[in-house]
Amino acid sequence: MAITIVDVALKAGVSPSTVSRVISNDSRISQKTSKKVRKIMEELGYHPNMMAKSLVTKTTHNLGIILPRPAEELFRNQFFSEIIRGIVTKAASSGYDVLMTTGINADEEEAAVRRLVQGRVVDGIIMLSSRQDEHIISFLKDRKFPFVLVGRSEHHADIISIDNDNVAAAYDVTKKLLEQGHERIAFMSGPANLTVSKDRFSGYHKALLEAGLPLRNEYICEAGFTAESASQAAMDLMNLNNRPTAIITIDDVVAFGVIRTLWNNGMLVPEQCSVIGFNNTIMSEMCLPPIASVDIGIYQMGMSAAHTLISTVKGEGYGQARIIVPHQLIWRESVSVPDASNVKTSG
Amino acid sequence: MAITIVDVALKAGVSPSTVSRVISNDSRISQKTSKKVRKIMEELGYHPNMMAKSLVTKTTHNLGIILPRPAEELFRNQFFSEIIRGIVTKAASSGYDVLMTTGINADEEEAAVRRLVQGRVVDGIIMLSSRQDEHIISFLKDRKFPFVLVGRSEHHADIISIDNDNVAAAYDVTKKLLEQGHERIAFMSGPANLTVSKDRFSGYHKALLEAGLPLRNEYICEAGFTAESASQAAMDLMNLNNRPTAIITIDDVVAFGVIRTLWNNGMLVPEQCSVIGFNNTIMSEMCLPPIASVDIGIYQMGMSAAHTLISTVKGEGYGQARIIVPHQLIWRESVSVPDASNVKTSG
DNA sequence: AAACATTGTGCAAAGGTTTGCATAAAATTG
DNA sequence: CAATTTTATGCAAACCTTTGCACAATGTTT
Repeated sequence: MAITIVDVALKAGVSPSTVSRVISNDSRISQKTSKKVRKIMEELGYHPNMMAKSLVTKTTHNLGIILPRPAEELFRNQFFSEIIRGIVTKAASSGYDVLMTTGINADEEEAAVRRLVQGRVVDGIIMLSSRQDEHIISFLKDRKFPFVLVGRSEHHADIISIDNDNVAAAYDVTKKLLEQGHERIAFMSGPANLTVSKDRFSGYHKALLEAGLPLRNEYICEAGFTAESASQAAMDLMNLNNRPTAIITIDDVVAFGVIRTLWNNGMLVPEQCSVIGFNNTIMSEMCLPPIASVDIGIYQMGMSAAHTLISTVKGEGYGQARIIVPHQLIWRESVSVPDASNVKTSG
Repeated sequence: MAITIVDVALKAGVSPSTVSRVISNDSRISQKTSKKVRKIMEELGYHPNMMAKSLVTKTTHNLGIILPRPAEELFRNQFFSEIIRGIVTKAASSGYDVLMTTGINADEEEAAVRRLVQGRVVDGIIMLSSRQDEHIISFLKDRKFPFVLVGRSEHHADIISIDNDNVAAAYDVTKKLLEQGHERIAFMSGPANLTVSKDRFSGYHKALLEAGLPLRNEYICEAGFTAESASQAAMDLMNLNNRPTAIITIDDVVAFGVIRTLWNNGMLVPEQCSVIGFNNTIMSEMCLPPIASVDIGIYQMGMSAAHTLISTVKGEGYGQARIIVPHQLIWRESVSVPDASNVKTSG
């Protein structure tokens, strides 16, 4: 049988209430009593039962994370570990633990959320899912349960979200390429239904418009978040009559896939074609050639998500906010000025 | 005010006990009552308060993970996300959530463990730390608190651990290289104090012994878990009079670091030197050339850890076990038969 | 028809805290 | 020194479940 607060109270010759107040540093407790009680707690190795405490305070000091389904590609992506690292670091330093859950399918996922929310297992939730979880968002909103979304919701504006500005990021990349003299720039998107794909496309499109260049359908293609998925799309691009001199991809992994595919087909990056990634993961530095990428501060997003959620849980402001973490172009050797000799190549 | 079990009971015209029994599928409850109660629960949107439940059952259905400190390299390594993926997947499918905690330093880490264990926040713990946590292990053992260690403890034999056989893995790699004709094989270890470093060195040593080859100190060197840390060591090796024809590294990232360093200095892999990594992460496939690696089934280890811990928590056997997940050599282009022309090169 | 076994429910205690309110003791005031 | 304020502590209810035991209502056996 574990030591309880009454064991401590008994031995210290005070009431349980007093012990409780000592623990919570209640100002009404005298120095003397406090010291005495603390000593006994130490002696007995007492530690409060969090379940009992939670039951009465209706607070758990746990933050919930709804993970993308384990089978999803995202999970394997470095995005995942970076954001978790940010969340856990911030949470730990604020006295919170992080509880992760996931579901095999949408139904299970929703059941998990209900369990956490209605079972009062966590004080707040961070939604990490990359898919459309509008249903769950509605659920949380209806109950006014504290949560933040990492990413952006298309249907819900009045929530707290942490995101980078994908439109601006893609715009910046495209513009910089244009400035370097590239005119035939391809865009290799992620799955079309993802917000991130749509947003980045917007930015890309906008930059082209401003430069007075047409949007050419054959330069727009789609890949997953794996290197394999990039292969076919990359070859299709390079087989065009007017093949692009630069390809913007949705992720470093995809950028890598493109580079490898070109290499396997006797083409060099950046000589034959420049390639740009996203997320500035370890891989981008490691590739040969190193991949130019957009650092969207994933770790920062994690910190920010935890920080904002904790504030919300504590009732300190927010309630609605769209927090944007800044991005940064990291130019590396996978990009160069377009090669004049390559301009007229036909496939 | 949330819906409680007594709200349901009142509306259904039964006692709270009955509702509780309906929820737990107690066989004594009649079909009729059960159906009636379930209907009311649905109507009211009732969900049990897990804190209250935990308080009486002394069970939380949470598994705790003690993460390596956020600042540590390991956290960034793909090892991390893979093992988490394994753990969370298995846990979720068995009705458990996963609670992660970490500490900035050893003291905080221990405090976190105490909070989870003595505060009854989790039913069991998975130790993921790569460092010497013998202190914490003792703590858990003393209290007979269910836990499994991912990795191996040097001081504690009578615990449950999930590990791969690093000695055998390194032995197999070395032997295979020997069979291919390599005789000058270097071993680039991780930090010397880690068990994984020691074990792999043993395997390497053993294979050399069996082949009747001497252990040459200049072929043994140390790196961290980053590409940078490999640079100097790699150059030192290649500057030896009798430079190695193959280098076994502690991780794919390190292998990559070696490859890049050689490349930057005008040497090709595998032509000038074969390089082998460990962990078979995405990166190993992605590098140019693709890196031969040892797949130690990290995802499997995660699944296995969760599975074993859950069994233990439920009191189903175990108590002590050393579970070994099998490894597999993945041979890729970073390795080749040693080049005869390179054998006599001097630095 | 009486005695007994079976089945389905309810009562109340227990689990370990926190906290509003009451009260005792000490300090301050007139 | 009595009256009042301040300070420090204790009492007991509340948080929401689960579960051992008692009991009522059926069904079964002689």
